[in-house]
Amino acid sequence: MSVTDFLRPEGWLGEGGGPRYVQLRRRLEEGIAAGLLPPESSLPPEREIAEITDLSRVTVRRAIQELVRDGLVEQRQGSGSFVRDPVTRVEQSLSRLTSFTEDMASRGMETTSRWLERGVFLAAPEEVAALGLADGDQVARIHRLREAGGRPMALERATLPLDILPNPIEVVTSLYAVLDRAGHRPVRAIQKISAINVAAPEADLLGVAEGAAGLRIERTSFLPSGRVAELTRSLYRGDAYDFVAELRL
Amino acid sequence: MSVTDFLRPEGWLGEGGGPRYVQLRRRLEEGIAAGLLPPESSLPPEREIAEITDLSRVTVRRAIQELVRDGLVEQRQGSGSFVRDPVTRVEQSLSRLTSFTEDMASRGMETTSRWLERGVFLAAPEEVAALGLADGDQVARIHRLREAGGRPMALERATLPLDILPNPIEVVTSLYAVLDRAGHRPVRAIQKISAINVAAPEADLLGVAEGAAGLRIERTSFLPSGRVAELTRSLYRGDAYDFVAELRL
DNA sequence: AAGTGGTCTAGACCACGGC
DNA sequence: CCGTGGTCTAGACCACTTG
Repeated sequence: MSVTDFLRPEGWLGEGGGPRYVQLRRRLEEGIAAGLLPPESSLPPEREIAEITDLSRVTVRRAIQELVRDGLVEQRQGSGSFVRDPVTRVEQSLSRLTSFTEDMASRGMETTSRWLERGVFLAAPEEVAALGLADGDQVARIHRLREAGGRPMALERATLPLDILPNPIEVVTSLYAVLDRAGHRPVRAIQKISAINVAAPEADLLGVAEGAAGLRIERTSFLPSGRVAELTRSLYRGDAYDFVAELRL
Repeated sequence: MSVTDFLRPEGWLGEGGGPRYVQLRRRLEEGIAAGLLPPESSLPPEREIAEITDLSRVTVRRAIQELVRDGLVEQRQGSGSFVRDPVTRVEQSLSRLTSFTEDMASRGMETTSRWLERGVFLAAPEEVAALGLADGDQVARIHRLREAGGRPMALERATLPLDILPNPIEVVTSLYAVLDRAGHRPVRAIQKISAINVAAPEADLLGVAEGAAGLRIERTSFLPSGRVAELTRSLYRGDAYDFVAELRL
């Protein structure tokens, strides 16, 4: 059955099913789930869906928007709307302090970084407090988009005292590897995890829709001496990550 | 300055600032942040905002929708749009296995449950596998909306083998208290945490907008013997929860 | 140049809440 | 009853991608 036939309104678009944009979204979801619209395939143009279903384009757009927000469909201006290949989810431990690079390597995935900021900066007040510095101190800051297997996975922004990471440019892939070599590898960390809707600029970098769910993680890590070594704020793609924790009484 | 004056387009609505719905959203956010639109106060009606700003109502709605999705504004049909009181966030440990009820009690918050399902049911295939049961076995199932301080916080759906919780109706507040009395309190659990956009029916129960970010948690907990005691799937409000984990090398 | 998604408008009617 | 948000339409123009 062709996609066009599948979308003809007879049989599924009616009174009882709630708003029409919800019914259309459901119909499209069914088509994707059934394999009629396989990954990478394109949806009919919005105007064409509107004509087939006898809905207005605004209503069609609203239905598709929800699919985009939920990560099932990707829209490219000037090009079309496409069914997304479902991302293979990655699990990350919340009990063991691991490095992103090493973690991915153990899964056989290559990691790359797209640098957004890497250098020495004046510490922000928040950083002064968290790292136990003095006002006016400088810090090393590393801000990057982390990719694994060619896919953007997370935004990461780490700040460290300058004596722990004197030369941030040295960090090419693994921050923890550099710290290790300098004898400054953290041994303990506290992480705070929350869920947020990803804002436009971050969504762009991560390759997800604005408003998609993401995991915001704030990590403070410590040296054996108890001193704070690192303050990192990350934003992980919600569709790509599961965090796993082990709890005890 | 009145809200009406604040929204007059002169001075903030222009060419360079991107789409107009983005500019309007920004303007409204500023008004909320500045205290001009305090919590609980109502926004002007959509039609009025449209008139003041000289935008169409569709554009105004789009701007407000984004505020709703991000939890800053709440809309009540027939009534109006209101600035939300920011929720005080609650932190929950990811290292210690605690009970929701006891956890909240230690913060001085009363908890209540709205029951969605509580009784004995035929185990679903997924439950059979996770709990180590046989096909056709029955399970105790507890599905509820958990509230703390009068606010909905999380949806929780727990499944247990019948010999561990023979009489689910006994559970009035704390499941773990009941298990404790029966000598079946779990001592260890594995949790998988992910971020999702909350779908319509769940959003309704949790009092958040459809598409708002939520934390989905799947917990499998174990008795001292190593046997699986409980399989729980929860959905926490992203705007109300921070999970805190401690990591070690 | 043609086709696609992105933004925007003016106007209509419905559903719900409160007076 | 009236005012509110919720849904929907037909049509326009812009921005971008692709052949």
